Amino acid sequence: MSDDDLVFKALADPTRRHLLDRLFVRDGRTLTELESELTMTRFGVMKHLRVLEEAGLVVTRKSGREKLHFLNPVPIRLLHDRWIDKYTERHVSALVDLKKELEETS
Amino acid sequence: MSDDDLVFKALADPTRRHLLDRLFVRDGRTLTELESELTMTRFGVMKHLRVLEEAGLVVTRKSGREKLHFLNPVPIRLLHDRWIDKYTERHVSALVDLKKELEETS
DNA sequence: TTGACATGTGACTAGAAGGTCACATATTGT
DNA sequence: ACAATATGTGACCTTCTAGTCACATGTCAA
Repeated sequence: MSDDDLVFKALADPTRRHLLDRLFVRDGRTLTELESELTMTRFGVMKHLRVLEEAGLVVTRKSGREKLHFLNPVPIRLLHDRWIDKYTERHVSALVDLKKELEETS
Repeated sequence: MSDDDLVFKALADPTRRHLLDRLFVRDGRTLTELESELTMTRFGVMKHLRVLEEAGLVVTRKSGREKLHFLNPVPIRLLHDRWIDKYTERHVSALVDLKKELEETS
């Protein structure tokens, strides 16, 4: 399986995206901590974290019996650059920012 | 199915990403034109285009008996902003650009 | 050292997704 | 009109994936 395929497949699952959301708020979390926020069993969460790690979206560091998980934004940026060039980026990001502002004030 | 789920599911398939790549180079293509570049049958391509359209990654316009397909970068940018804030974006994009430059000169 | 804690592995099952086909509708040009 | 072209629908099968469980290894603290 190719590198980018791993990334996209990893992002395809809502549970895995939720895990990235949690790590986006604060990373360095353990499996047990991440599991406690979900209804799923520990094994399910472990499988998901493994998929994220193999995709490079999450990097880990072992600390004793714990395994700490960190978010890696690089694959996300590469994904972005695949279909949004530097020129288009200005327009799109401006448009998106405007849309967000309008939604906030409403 | 939620909006972002549709987007991520749509991006999960390599054929659909290839279709986006083709539309990134030049959009306004018809189903038949896109099919001619793939080994798959027309029905497979049609299914994929439908998934992309429902996700909002592709917008269409009918012109007589033809249906023209256009790339919409907005969902990609929203995906990006979910895990890369404005501050992190500077570091990550600089890092990615540097990496690309190094790969080009090698 | 021994019990509690944190993580890891392989097998299994139910459901989702990719791809094809027979069949159908709508539009164009001669 | 009519034949060729372009797109659309529903059923079907096969393959992939999410989730669980029994079982196992490694680490900490008293």
